[in-house]
Amino acid sequence: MIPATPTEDDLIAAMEDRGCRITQPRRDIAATITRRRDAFSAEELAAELDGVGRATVYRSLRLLVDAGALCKTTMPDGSPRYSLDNARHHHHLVCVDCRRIDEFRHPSVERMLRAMSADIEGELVGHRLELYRHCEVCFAGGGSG
Amino acid sequence: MIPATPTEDDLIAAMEDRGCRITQPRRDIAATITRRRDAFSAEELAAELDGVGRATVYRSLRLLVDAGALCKTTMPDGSPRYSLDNARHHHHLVCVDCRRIDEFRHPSVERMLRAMSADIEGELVGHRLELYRHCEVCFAGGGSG
DNA sequence: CCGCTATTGATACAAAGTATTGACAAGCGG
DNA sequence: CCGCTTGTCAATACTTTGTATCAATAGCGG
Repeated sequence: MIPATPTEDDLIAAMEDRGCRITQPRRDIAATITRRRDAFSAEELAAELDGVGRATVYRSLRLLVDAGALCKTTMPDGSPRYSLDNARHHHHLVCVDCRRIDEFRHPSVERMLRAMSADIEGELVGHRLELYRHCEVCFAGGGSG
Repeated sequence: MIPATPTEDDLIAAMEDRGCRITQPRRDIAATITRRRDAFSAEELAAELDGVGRATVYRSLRLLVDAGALCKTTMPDGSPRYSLDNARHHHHLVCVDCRRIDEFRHPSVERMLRAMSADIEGELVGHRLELYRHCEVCFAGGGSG
């Protein structure tokens, strides 16, 4: 079962599964998110959704992140961006030039976490891992560096 | 050469090395940071430094982070905290209960990054890794507090 | 269709930081 | 020593990314 990029219906289903009502603003948000393929900021999304309140956009984003349908990724400067969550468990590969966000899964990451888990005191409860790169497009296109 | 916890003079030297003037506010900031042993937020520091402007605190923090004397770590909720930078290259172990921040170095992390580097397209330019845990104290104590 | 209540938009507030501005003070040239 | 230039200062306004409050509305279950 390969989890493809979520559709509008997937996002709506994710919200329904959390026991939420499916309102028009939420439909609009789901549609707008799935229509665009790249990562976006909350304010960008809010700006595209005329008639939907800022607070509603933020509330829905949190809902979708909690439901596992969206990922919230941190850029090198600390600002957040949202992107569709394709895979079960993964980390993010962020292009510092075009800001494209790709997901990746690599056994070495889980191996590393297992090794750490054995070595640290207390109990490991979570982690944050982001890799920053010049993506293949920007790198080929003359990434100055 | 084991880099011990930086002293007030180390912080001042770090700023001097960046070609900055050593002013009284900067001395105060360096002294206050080194006096406390735990991680802190910018606002906490500003509150402790009566007579030093908020903007000056933020400017100095950025200066010290850029100089490599301070680390800026992200808590699970996304809020930042600053702590003294003891080691050359390391990652952070953040207690989600008491918010203590420890540094760690583990070969499995570098190994993981090398493995990733070989497998991803483009050019890896940086990363962010934070591990969240209940530290040994909070874990033993039941986590209350 | 009705009613309960989750949800909404507006707005205020909060946290973290940046940009601007007028004042001051330190270094330099004479 | 004087005055100029420039870095730095405190204060403050603004920006970004959200959260809290609240009266009004609109989904959903019966």
